[in-house]
Amino acid sequence: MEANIESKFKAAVSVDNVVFGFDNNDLKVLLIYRGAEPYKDCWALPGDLISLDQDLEQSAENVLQNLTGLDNIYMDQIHTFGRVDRHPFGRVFTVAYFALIKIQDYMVKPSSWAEEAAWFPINEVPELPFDHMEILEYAKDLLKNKIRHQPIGFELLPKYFTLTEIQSLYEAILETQFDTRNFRKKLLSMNLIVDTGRQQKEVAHRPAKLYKYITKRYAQLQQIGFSFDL
Amino acid sequence: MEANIESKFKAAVSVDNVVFGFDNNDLKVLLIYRGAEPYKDCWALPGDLISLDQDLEQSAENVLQNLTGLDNIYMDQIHTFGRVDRHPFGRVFTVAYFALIKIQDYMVKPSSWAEEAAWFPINEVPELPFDHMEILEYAKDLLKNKIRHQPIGFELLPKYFTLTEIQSLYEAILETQFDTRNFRKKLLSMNLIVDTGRQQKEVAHRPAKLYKYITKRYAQLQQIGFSFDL
DNA sequence: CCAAAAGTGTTTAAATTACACCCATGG
DNA sequence: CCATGGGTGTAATTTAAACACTTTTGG
Repeated sequence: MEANIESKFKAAVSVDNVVFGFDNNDLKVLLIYRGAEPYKDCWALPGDLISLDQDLEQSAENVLQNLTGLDNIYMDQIHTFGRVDRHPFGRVFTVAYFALIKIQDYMVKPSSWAEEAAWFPINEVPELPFDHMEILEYAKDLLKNKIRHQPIGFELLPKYFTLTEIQSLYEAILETQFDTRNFRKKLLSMNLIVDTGRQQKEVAHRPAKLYKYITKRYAQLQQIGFSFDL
Repeated sequence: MEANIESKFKAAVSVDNVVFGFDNNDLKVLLIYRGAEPYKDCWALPGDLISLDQDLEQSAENVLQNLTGLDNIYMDQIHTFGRVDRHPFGRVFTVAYFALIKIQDYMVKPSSWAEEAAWFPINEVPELPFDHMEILEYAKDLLKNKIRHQPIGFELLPKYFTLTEIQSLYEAILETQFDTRNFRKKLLSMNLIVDTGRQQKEVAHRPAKLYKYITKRYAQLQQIGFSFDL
């Protein structure tokens, strides 16, 4: 046990990010094309070994920023994966994070050893190296659960959105259908979103009203015992 | 980045377990008295550095088994903590787990460098070293959430239990009160527990019926879309 | 017969479900 | 004027909440 404490300080830790976006009625995930070993020339989750002189949370943000240019993003720790043989270079534990972004608002720019960065529809993800597929599955499950109990869906939509958009987002993620009238009734009754008075433009049908999410409201409601549920 | 890959393989990883039990209407947590540096002679969560030749999940079980004698326990990963300065010996990431046990069924035996192991009521926990207090708070929150959405409360009760016992367990953890009739109605309507025909004995009042939890039933119900909620 | 906890049913209010038609715009 | 998606209300059912007294046992 105590005998060889040095032997225990030989692990590395990495961060792997599962970044979700929503576009054209599809849930998408951000992958990078690896330009470095191991698994050079593969699509993979944006992840990297972290340096040991900064806090874990900070590292998670840095890794993402460094590989994709994304900064100041909603991120949440998911789970830590630690199979002995998961990395060919040695013992590497990886802490997985998930992030939600408004695809339209960010230009993703690959940098460092990420040669490309691209959005893949969640059902058209190529084979992934390491245990990245397992991580992705874990993240999808978490997203499904989380989106029903916390108002995080709005992180995936543009600032102004229609009720139809948010409904199809929920339908895409949860893989179900909702009744339009009941869905709207319930969502609006929570008072988390408001009609901005704006409308869609240049659509070949009746233009939809544009709503926005009121961030502050959720915190207020939570304090009086409200719990989000869809 | 790539320059100094060796410098990244100098971290250690530990596991810290938050083991909950329920006894005498109190939620309790298992602590050990540390007989080794750092923080020798302190009460702390049962945790230890892990050796790098086994999988993470396996290590979690081993650490607990090794320090407390507990084996074959319901365990779940909670979160990974990685502040730079959280451990005086170097960069140590800790993966926290939580476990639920039937206090009555296990004799906790301190071993290895754990000099003692004892149950503390959740509101009478002494000062804890490292970031163990933060971990404990995190675990408590998770327990509160989880117990409402998954039938894990039964892990804390003896095999045969009364309806009053399970109600007070829920009340202790969630820090609320439930109406007896409504609580029973709802719980029984889920068909997850059954009357065993047995009764309490030698109590100075009307003896309560003893129920047991049907493990299989939950899996069956989940498949037809049932979701536990209390 | 007293104390202590177990056990049980009904009424009211709230939330959820099911369901079908008219509206506004661009082409 | 046609095609396309946007927008709305009501009735029926289910679920949750409120609430008080009787039963069984040991001492």
